[in-house]
Amino acid sequence: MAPFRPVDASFFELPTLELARALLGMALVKETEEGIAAGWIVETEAYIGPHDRAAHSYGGRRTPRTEVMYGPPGHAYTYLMHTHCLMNVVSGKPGHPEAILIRSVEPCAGVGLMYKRRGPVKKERDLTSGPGKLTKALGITIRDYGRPLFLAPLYVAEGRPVREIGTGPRIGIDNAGEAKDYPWRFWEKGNPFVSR
DNA sequence: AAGTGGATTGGCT
DNA sequence: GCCAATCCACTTG
Repeated sequence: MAPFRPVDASFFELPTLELARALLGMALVKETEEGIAAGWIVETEAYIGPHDRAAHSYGGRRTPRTEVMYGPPGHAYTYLMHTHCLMNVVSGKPGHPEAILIRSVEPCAGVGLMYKRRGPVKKERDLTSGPGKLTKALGITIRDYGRPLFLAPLYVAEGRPVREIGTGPRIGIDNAGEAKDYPWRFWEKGNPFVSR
């Protein structure tokens, strides 16, 4: 039996702030030759188009890096941050460069593989409690750029219920002017894998 | 062609 | 708490 089945492409057609909440509790799955690894999404951040100073698409910036944000929703926007790869879910209608950063997940399959990829960690919590950590644990890389998230090998799948959702400002964008205070970060309250 | 600065992490003080 | 790691997109000349 297949433990995970990808969502339909239409799942991603929600408005970005709604999709950012809807993604909580869903499974993020990556299949590789090493095996399958997956986590329940427990923390997201929305980045909304040309008027969001914290977004890479701020001001309508359109470059090879941001190009995927201008396409249809439900594709992967991966990019490098210092020594790490971060992953977003493209959202919004074509022409609207919006995306949702996956900030943390709770391991739900392939935990052994995650330990192998992450190297020594003090606690299980350290496996996936941050945007750079979870991509390494799941084996998500810059080569996943542009991939549809409703088909193997990288996809969102039906998840489990979320009791209560917390809301607050996004992390690491202190230089984004007034946008730094927008309450566009969402997390599952009480979940220990939330980055902070 | 060279300089600047990150949507981060982990190790050390 | 501070800071190096390490790379590349983007800006400026």
